[in-house]
This record gives sequence, structure tokens and C-alpha cells, in this order.
Amino acid sequence: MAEAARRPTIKEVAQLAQVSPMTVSRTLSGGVNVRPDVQEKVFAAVEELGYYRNENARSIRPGHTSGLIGVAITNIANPYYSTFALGVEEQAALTGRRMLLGNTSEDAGHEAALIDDFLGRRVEGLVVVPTGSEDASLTRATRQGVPVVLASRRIEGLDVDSVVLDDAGGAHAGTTALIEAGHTHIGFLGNSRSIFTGARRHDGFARALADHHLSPDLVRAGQQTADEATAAMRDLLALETPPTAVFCANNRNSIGALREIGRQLRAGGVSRDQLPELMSFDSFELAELSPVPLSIIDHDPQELGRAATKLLLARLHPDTRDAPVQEIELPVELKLRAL
Amino acid sequence: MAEAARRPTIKEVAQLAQVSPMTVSRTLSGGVNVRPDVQEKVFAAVEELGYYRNENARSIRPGHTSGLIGVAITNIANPYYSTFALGVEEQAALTGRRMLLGNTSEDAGHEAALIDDFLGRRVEGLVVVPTGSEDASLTRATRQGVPVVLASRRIEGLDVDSVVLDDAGGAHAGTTALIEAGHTHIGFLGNSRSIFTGARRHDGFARALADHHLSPDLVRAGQQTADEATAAMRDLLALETPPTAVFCANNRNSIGALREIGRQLRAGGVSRDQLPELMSFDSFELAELSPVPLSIIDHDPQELGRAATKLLLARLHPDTRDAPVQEIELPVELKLRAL
DNA sequence: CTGTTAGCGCTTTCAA
DNA sequence: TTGAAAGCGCTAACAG
Repeated sequence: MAEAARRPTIKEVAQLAQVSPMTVSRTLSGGVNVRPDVQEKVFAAVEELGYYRNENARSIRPGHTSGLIGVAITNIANPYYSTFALGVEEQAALTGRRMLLGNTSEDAGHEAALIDDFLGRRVEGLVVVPTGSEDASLTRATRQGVPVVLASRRIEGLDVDSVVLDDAGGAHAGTTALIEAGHTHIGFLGNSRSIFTGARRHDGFARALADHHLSPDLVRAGQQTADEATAAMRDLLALETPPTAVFCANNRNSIGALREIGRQLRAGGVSRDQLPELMSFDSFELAELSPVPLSIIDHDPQELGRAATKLLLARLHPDTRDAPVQEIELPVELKLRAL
Repeated sequence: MAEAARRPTIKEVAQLAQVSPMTVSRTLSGGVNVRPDVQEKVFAAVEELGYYRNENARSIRPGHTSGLIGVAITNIANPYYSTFALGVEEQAALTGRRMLLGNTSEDAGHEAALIDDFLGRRVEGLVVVPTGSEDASLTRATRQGVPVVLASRRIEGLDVDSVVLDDAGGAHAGTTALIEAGHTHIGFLGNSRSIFTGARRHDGFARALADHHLSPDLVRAGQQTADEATAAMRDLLALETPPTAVFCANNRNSIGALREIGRQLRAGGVSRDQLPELMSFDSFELAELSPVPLSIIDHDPQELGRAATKLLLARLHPDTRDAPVQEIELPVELKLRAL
């Protein structure tokens, strides 16, 4: 370990190679109009000093960009979102761009601070899984010509590109499948209706029940974590007439529900066929170990990330910069009794 | 959507507020020696234009830094590493720094390119889960005074801070526990010995067997993905004398093994007690659903991320910049029959 | 083919 | 309390 980071500059390289900084710059930018032997000298100096072009300095020059994509997601550790982030990173890397990744913790204040910070760093664009409704930072971003793509959730009134899932359709299809299998007592575990997907998936669920004149009692919403979902599931199972099937509106709720089912089985006193079967919006690792029948409303979060980033990259391209706003709704696939 | 991103500069703010750029700069840096009413004017102009200080421009000035931490991990989508990344992000955010996150895909070439890119962006430091052995980019980084912290894996000959786990100790303890439970036929599923943790965990496993004069046959190594682990597990179970217990050296291998166990149970023809019990290095979501007894050599990847980042932040602090190299080995906790 | 000049957005230093 | 000058690292534009 040594003193603070002191990195060589183009001048030092120039000095060592006995050329002007411009010659170094040209060499490093492809070497047009630089004699091969001079290039050799430059590369040697670069190597000797361990020189790296300062991208931050480059990016402030007119016409240059930062090569940075700002990504704000609600929870990095949630495998769903980390897979999403992988999709973003992968696409961004294809064009040599890097991902600045921040966690919003489902908090609008954090999100705004993060976006502001990203804008200060001159990100070329933003991929956001928004926490709430309006966000002044996002509005400012678009107003300044920084493209924003919303993923998984939209924001009413914010007219930007977005990629979401067919939440209502998937939830409706899944719930209908449960009803057609004979269930009349169907529970619901989901996050808050104030969250875009929460409302849409619940809508699909409720509509399917209504289609069959079933009443939507047995609804537990607002669970953000698997632990909260476990408690809500326990609650449902403790009812006088517990559900014979439970619709889980996202992977946190599915996992929480499965944990409670596993716990009750291990505790004894109940058998598998006394426990409800599950319908999960979102897949997750080890779903195949479910002790009860499990159906999945499936889709690939990595693909969601890719799709969102493709929209963003298109906006970054001069030809498609001014294309009309794209609102993509990705299909989901119902996998009945998927295990 | 409009034209390319054209962001207001400090000059435009100054012009609108009818002051000099310096006054704007001062106001935005805390407002020392700026009259309150002048500050008001500046803030109004900032608000009206939606101005954000250009961090990239700031960072090239002497004494200023980028506020960026470069993080290179092998697989963003692996919940283990995404949880690790969350720990890094959390700690970095505490000091107002952001995380540049890149995926190496367990590929030394990608890793080097990523590190080089990060250095070009003038990251203040690097947190790396290294892919292989030596890496010229990392060496250059340290030589230029950019602190590097290795996490989970070390690189021989690279004298930098690191946080790893007690791989050998944990594997030894876990394997010993299996032996003491009466197992003499213990399988091993792990990644390659060329990977730091792969070798160390295998060493611990092999040493425990040797302690009890058992021979380490039944070893399947080199599985990087859960799918590969599933195949390896199938392989082990198809042996004439299959193992009665299997040591899984990381979460990918544990998950793959469990998938195969689940598959065989569903296919019928085997019962739970004909299948091996598992010892897993790493925990993972839904471990509690394991149909066979499952023990876990547990630790918190988020804590690993935090610890690594704390080391890095210490290096960034003038007082502790030159402290001796720290090589931390975090303890693991053996949870017998954890479910 | 090479170098000089100028300026990107910002802030430290110095002068007023 | 304010501003002008200078320069951070880099590269277009213009000489030569």
C-alpha cells in the first residue's frame, strides 16, 4: 500500500514518449495519422506508467458521454431483481456501457436521492423499478433529455418507455385455473395495492373470482418480505375455513407461504392434502421442492431487464431518439402444477 | 422525448441568477461567504433550470474523487453474490459513494476488461471476487494506489486486503459431523479446485475423511451451475454403492443436488431414507423444504460484502491508508440438521 | 503526420 | 462578500 491514488496523466505519457499529448490521444483513439513507430513509443510509455485514459475527463468534452447507465431497483438481494439487473448489465455491456446500481429499499426518498446522484454523474439513461407514484427527479431527468425506462411498474402520468408484465392477465388466468380445478376458497397473498404490480395482480385475481361469483375474502395484502408473508399465510391457515388454494402475487409471498407450509408439515398434525395448493406469480429457485401442488405464472426477469435496456439503448441512438413512447407488456406463461 | 441530453451548466445558472459562476459554486458547496439573499437567487435559478452539478467535471479537479466503487463479481444473478453486492452497496452508500457493478461470468478476460474500465472511470477502490489467479489489472490498480479488496477468494501473490471465509475449517467441521453421525460413504459436490474456495473446501472435506481413515472417492468437482450439479448428483446416486451423505461445497451444488433428489422422489421408486442427507456450505432460500436431512455451514454473504467494503473505506481514509494488509477470515456456523 | 490553441464544467487561489 | 484567472485531463479544430 502506498500514498493516495495518483494516476498518470496524458501529459506524463507524452513526456515519457517524447511526443505531444495530442499524439498520445490520437494513438489511444485508434492511431489515425500517427506513424507506427511513434505509436509503439506511446504504447510503451502507457504500459510503463500503467496509464488509463480518464473517462471522467473525456466525458465532459462536447460530444462525449459518460457511458453510464443508472439502475435503481427496490432490492438488490431479491433474486428476482438481481436477475433483472443481470439482464441490464448484459445489454449495457454489449455497447460498452457500465451499470451504476443502487438500492431504493422501496423508499421514495431513497429513490429520488439516487436518481439525483445518477443525474449528477451524467448517466446516459436510467432504468428504474419505481417505488411509488410521481417522482420529481424522474420528471427532471426526462425534461433534460435523459431517457428513463420504467421496468415492472409504471408511474401514472409519467410518459416514458416502460416494460411491464401482463400482471392482470396472468393473475386472472392463474386464478381461473384454480377455480376450474374446483377451488371455491382461494386465498390471496400480495404486496400493497399502492404498488403497481400489487394492484394489477390483485385486480386480475378479483376479476376471476367475480367472473365465477366468488367473493374475495381471504385476501392478505401488504407483505413486502417473505417473513411477513409467512405470518400472513399462518393467519390464513388458522381461519375456521382455511383456503384450499392460495394465490401468491410475487416471489416473496410465494416463498413465505411455502415456509409456513413446510413449518406446519414438520410440526406435524397436518398432512399435505390438508394444506392449500399454491399459484405463484413469479418463479423462484427450488420451486420444485414444494410439498403441495404448485403452479407458476412464469416469466424471465432477466428478459425484463434486457427488454428495458434495449428500449433505453434505442433512445440513446440518434435515429430512434424521438420515437413514440413505447409501453411494452410482456406475456407470462401459466405453468399448471409446474413441479 | 426531446433532443439529446443537454444539461444546464454552472454558467447558465450564474447567468440566470445574475452572479458569477463562482458564487453559484460556493452556494452549492455550503454557501460560506455568500449573502443569504444571493443564495436564494442561486437556488431559484438551480431549481428553474433543473441544474445538477457535474460530478465528472468536479472529479477531475485536484483533491476531488469520483465517489465510485468498482465491484466485480462472478454472477450477479446468484443470490449469494447479489446479497453480497447489497452489503457493498449499503456500506458504500453510507459514505455517499456509488457502486459500479459488473459481471465477470467467472471469466478472467472479462474480469480484466472490467477492472480496466473501472480504473478508467477513476473508481476510488475495487471490491473483487476474483475469477482466477493473477491479474495484471489488479496489480496495476494497487500499484497506482487504488485500493483493492478481495472477497471470498484470495489471489496468491497479490498482497492486498481480503475477506474470506473459514472454508477449510467449515468444511472440515461439517464433514466430521457427518462422519460422527455414522456416515462412511460421503460424496462431494463442488466447483473446481482451481477456484480458491473450491480448493479450500475440498481440502477441509478431504482432511476430515483422512482423519478417520476414509478414502475420498465419490468426489465430483467442477460444477459451476446448479444444472451441472444436478447431473453430478445423479451420477453419484447411480453408483453401485451410492453415498449416504453428500457434502455440497456451495449453494449452486446444494441446489443442484436437491433438485435431483426432488426429481427422484417425484419419479417414485425411492423413498427419502434411501437418499443421502446433505451438508451444504452456504445457505439458500427455501433450504427448509429439503426432503432429506440438511445441515448448513452458514454465514451471511451480506456481512461479507459489508466487511470487504469497510476494509476498502478504511484504505480510502488518510489515517488508515497505509495500515498493514488485512487478511480477514470470517467464521462460519455449523447448523446441524438445520431445517 | 504532428503540435498548438482553446475550451469542456468546475473550483482553488488570489485580488478586489 | 464577490469575481477573475488559471488549470484539472482530455481532445476537436486548426495550423504547419
